[in-house]
Amino acid sequence: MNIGKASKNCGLPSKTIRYYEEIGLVQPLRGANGYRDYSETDVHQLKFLQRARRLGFSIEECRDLLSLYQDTGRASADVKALTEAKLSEVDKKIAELQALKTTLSRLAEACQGNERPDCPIIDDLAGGPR
Amino acid sequence: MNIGKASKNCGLPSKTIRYYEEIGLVQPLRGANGYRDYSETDVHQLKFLQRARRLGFSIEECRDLLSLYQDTGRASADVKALTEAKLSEVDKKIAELQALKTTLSRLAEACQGNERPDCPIIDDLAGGPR
DNA sequence: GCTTGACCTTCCCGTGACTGGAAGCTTTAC
DNA sequence: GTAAAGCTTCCAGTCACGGGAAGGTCAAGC
Repeated sequence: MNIGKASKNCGLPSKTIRYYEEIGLVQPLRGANGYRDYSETDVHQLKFLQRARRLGFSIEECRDLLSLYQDTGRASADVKALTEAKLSEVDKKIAELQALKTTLSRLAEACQGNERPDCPIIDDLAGGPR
Repeated sequence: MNIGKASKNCGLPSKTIRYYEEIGLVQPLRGANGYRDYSETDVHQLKFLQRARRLGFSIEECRDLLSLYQDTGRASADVKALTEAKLSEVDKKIAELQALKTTLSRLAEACQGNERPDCPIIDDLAGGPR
């Protein structure tokens, strides 16, 4: 099938699919007219990539997952390890954002938000008293 | 003072300081030898930028904050609005990451992590039964 | 005066993961 | 027959810098 149909079937924009081919993730056959010709297997792999990316795996991690996916003899431990590493990254990011949220909330609460120029947020940014 | 000293004083790498000049954030004078010459005011503004960036404000938001900082007649409400917008962005990102965490945890728990090839994580990515 | 090394300058390329757009094919629909 | 849709490649841009090359400047030591 052409790239347009493949795009509809896997949920990725054509541009992204071409990009994935360029970096060697999913390489379709070509028709006599030079058009890309995607098999069902190709589309499965594109769907796979779409889900993995949505779960926050990087392209390089996706490449690993895809080769594990294709390797029917893989150990499930390998996949689990990748997932758990990603999980701890997510935890770390959440913690950072929570800290950021605390700081911003404190600043916003301290600020009157009126027409006057006094602003604890600006003062804090300027390095004023904590 | 030269860029190296300014860098030490504000906590930003020289590369970043040059970049901020390039995009019109903080533009120092130049000495006869062509070296950048940072005033105390410049360094204050660089420090301000460093803190705001650390709090997750984008460069364009920093530009706004900086002009509010420089405008001693600003209304604190303007600053508060910017902060609260950023706060709700942070909230949204946290919620997304929490959802992601739930999915990843569920997958990791379902996976035995042994030498056998059965892997619910791969199955899920491949579009298997939910 | 000379050398050494630290510091400064500009310029260009690379990052990650695409996205937009231009110029030019092919195919499809009416 | 023609117009529109869809496909191709290629180039440039995104964001916020970082790395590194090639070359100018400055301060210290001999």
